[in-house]
Amino acid sequence: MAKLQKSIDKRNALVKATIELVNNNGFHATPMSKIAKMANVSPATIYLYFENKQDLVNKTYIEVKASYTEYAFEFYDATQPVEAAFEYIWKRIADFKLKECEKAMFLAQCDNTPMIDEESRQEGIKHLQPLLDLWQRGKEEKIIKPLSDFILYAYAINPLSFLMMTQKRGSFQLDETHMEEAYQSAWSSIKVCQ
Amino acid sequence: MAKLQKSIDKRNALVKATIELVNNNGFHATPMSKIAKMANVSPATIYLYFENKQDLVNKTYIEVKASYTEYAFEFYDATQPVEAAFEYIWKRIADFKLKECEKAMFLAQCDNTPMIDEESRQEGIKHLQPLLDLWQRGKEEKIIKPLSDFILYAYAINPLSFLMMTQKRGSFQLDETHMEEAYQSAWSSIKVCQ
DNA sequence: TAAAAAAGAATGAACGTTCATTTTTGATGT
DNA sequence: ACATCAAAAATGAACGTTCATTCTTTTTTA
Repeated sequence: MAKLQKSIDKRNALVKATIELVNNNGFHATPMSKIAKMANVSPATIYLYFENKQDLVNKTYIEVKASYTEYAFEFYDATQPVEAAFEYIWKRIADFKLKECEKAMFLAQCDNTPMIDEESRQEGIKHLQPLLDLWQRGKEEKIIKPLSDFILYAYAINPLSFLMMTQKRGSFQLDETHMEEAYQSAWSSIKVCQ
Repeated sequence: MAKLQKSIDKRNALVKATIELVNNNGFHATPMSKIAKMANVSPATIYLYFENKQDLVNKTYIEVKASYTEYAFEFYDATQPVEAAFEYIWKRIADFKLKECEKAMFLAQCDNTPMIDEESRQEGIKHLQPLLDLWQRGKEEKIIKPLSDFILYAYAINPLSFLMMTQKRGSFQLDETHMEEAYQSAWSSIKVCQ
């Protein structure tokens, strides 16, 4: 038990260090030796937990993506009316991007970079289904525009990544007011205009 | 004259090779030797045109960003009504992202990565002023929501980057119909609802 | 006490950059 | 028109470093 516990801690420390270092320096400028140092581990130890550097970053990506969608859909009630359900998910995602800024930044970098293997990328997309189901229902009820899921995602969700990035760069503060404005813009862009 | 011409050609070839290789492999996995090979040049020659690898990628970023905004505002008539003016700029940007896909992908990667020096990043933002002016006018005329420029950009422009990325990954085709739908979503998200 | 986990040092390859040399260029004099 | 030549441009090989990964030894575990 003690053994297993210790192992999980080390693994987590490695994943955490990877996120932080890749965020600050990019994949190309984070040597395994630095990841090891930040996780208080010998470089050789990394290879007890991961096959190689690519495997480490792939697995980190998948785990972070999973924690993102888990957070988004925790306590989600799919029986609510469409608008309320969308607002709930949207605000959970926004919350995640604010509170787990490191993780969100890491995902943004992975999603705009050839850093991650295509297979791991596919793996990461899987867990978004509840949102797609909601959109489907919204379209059937003529509440949401009959658009491709990609377009809906591009306008309703993805702008949050840009805003988070901008905030991280310091030129912009994503406070409560801005958050509500952003939500209204998101909803405006996908709802059927009455 | 012939000398200068030749030099510009080589420089352009280097920039082009950088864009293509960084798009496909990322900054970390594109050695100078490969850039040289693709540009039909010796590795040492790169250092006649650029200080080092970082300088090469910084300058490439600035040039590509400039060509992006030049394209966006070419033939732009700032005296048009707000909605028409916005539609013009939006469609020029969309056009650029489709026709100059390589350049647009390169920008997306740079903008979500610590690949580029902060100074060069700042340099790249400068040329967006006509769009910000238009938004200012739109707000004064109560046609555009009174939101921060960052939020307006996040909803009106940035989704195009996501859609282009998605298209590049092959899961989605950004054709004429989708383009018009995307434009309507963009405009919906920032216009004042009547 | 034997097996698993971890460590630090070693290895070999790859890379950014520089160096010494060659090639090209274009102005000059004939 | 052409030959000359110094400066500029370009090159391939070499250098020194860094890095991912492995090897051997030590420590921990149960």
